[in-house]
Amino acid sequence: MTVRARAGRVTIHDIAADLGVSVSTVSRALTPGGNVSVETRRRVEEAAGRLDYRTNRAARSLSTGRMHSIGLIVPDLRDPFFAEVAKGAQMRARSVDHSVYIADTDRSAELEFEAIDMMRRDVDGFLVCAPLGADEPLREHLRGTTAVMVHRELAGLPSVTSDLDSGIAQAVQHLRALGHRRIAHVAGPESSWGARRRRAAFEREVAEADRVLLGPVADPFEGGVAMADALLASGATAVIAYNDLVALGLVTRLRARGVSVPEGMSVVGFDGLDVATLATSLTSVSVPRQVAARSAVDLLLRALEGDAGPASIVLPTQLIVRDSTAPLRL
Amino acid sequence: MTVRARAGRVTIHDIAADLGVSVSTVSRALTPGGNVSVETRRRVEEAAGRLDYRTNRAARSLSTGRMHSIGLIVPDLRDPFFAEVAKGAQMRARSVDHSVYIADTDRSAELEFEAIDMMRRDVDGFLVCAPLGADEPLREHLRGTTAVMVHRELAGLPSVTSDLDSGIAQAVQHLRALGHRRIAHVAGPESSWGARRRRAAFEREVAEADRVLLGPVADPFEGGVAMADALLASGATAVIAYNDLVALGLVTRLRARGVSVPEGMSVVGFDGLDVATLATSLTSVSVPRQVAARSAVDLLLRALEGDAGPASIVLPTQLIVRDSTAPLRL
DNA sequence: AATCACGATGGAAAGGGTTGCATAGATTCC
DNA sequence: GGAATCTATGCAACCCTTTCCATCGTGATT
Repeated sequence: MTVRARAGRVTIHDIAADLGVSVSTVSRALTPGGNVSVETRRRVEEAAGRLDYRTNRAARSLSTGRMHSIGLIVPDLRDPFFAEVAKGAQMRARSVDHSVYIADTDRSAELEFEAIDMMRRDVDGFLVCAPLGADEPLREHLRGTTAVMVHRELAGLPSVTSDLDSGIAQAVQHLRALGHRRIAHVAGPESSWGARRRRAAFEREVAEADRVLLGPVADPFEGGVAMADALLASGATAVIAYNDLVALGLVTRLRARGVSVPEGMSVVGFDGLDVATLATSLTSVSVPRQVAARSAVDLLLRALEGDAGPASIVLPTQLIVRDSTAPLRL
Repeated sequence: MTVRARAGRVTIHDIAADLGVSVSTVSRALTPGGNVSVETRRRVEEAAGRLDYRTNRAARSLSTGRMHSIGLIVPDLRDPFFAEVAKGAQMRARSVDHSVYIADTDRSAELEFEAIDMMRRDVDGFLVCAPLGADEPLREHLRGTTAVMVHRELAGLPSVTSDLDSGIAQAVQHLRALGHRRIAHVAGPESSWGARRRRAAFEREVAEADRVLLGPVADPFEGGVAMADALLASGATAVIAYNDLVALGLVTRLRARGVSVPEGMSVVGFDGLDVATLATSLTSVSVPRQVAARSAVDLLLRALEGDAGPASIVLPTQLIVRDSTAPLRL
């Protein structure tokens, strides 16, 4: 190294010198499982505080092979859903002395794989938020890493998801209780795990005679706008949208067509985003995002401890009734 | 180290052994400025590719003191404005082989300082997106680090901001051109640098006799909702909101009051968020977010090269006229 | 032909922790 | 009381890369 002003950097050697003990003793005193007397530990901790010591993560990583950081793969941070995942993951990780490398893949599978290959050696494991794309290539790129899937299941890997089936069921029940019989679903992209799951749940809940299937839509808001006319023509009196943005698109176009919501059409969103409460007070199935992210961090850390094979967590979803659904008018 | 399965890890030693040269030669061949023959470099690069070598960042950091990573401080990732900053920063950083540690401070100055203290030794420098809070304590905590302020100026530090003054001026001119005379501004929090700046620009652009100052509002959307009645009572026929969310709040309440937008009131937002085009097609002053973040990364990297003292970049803002503004009706 | 300069390379130390092994001192047990 | 056990500590190797310094060969210069 040499040249650089390494000034100010307090190391365990400084602490050792200050206390007249060896560096190994200091190191042990500073690591949770270390074998040192309570008295020594106390003195070391005191000195560390006094000298404002911070462990050098590069040195520790080099020595232990553990990076103390995790990679988070998200398709698009602009999407508030993923932004919240990032927020939750990052806060939890920070609280257990890990940091989060975020890779925004701009919804490209290509960039996704690239990011994984890029980071695989610099992180201990991955949190993978990749709703789109085929299973096999993803699994292939994750081979050899420790990874937890978030909001998607991938056979063989641990995952944290939410109970989409129950969410759909709750929405259907809610609409039925309001007297609706003919119910539509605007499906999301066929390539999305969550979209497929929601559609399947919908088909299970609503008998063929009563259901209307629309979509799939690619761009959520625009797709919702585009589907509104078909929805009106279908004879359905209520609709469950793939997500909140689709719902917002539907509402916008419906109102432009002179159909009021909820009087003329009941609309249920999915995700429970804040944005869905802004212009329209949207009834929506709330999906835990920060909680899911936190759980995923915990799961990953446990997997890194060698604690587990594939384990999975399914978090509850909850229908939040607001003002975009109303009793059927005859 | 020992125990751990360091398997698979290809090091420069492996390349050296493979080629029958020394590790120093390999290292030099792999660093841009290294003094090696073209032929050697070619062979090393070939071997590196063949063996799938990736440099061990921990070891490199330990040796050079450079972390190849930067810390990004944001108040809240759920806010789409900051999410886009994060996205932009992260993508640019990745393209120049740096990674980004994001710290979401949940709008707390306390957590902000804590994050800075926490990360200061693990990153080469900071990108600080901290619109709120006093100058002095922030400057104090950033002392000894290399930092670039983003969307805020802080004397003595380089910054990347956008031309808020021009943005306000464009909005005012637009409204004047539409015939509006009495113009209101709903100000944002007094503790926000950008809010103060916008308000000052507004006061410069609109003479005291013509202007109506409302606010400040704390919570944007709710604040907008709450200010709508005062706006109506003020006699203003047009309003420039502190940001898009405030504008959305205004529009929502105005419409609930039976005042149509833009016929009964012209509303201009600020920031140009996508969300502002969803329910309402909001006229807004667009602020570059990803570009600002990218520039900030570049600026920081240059500062780390020792290239500069405080330099600052001011990016242009641009009024986007949509459907929430209309000619004054007499 | 001897000297110089220079480009390319190798050797080795350094960077800051962690940890296996050895050791010294204290404690326990028969 | 001596041997065995245990605890707390120190020593030193190791993680992987960078970089200073030394070396060696080659071509240029005088």
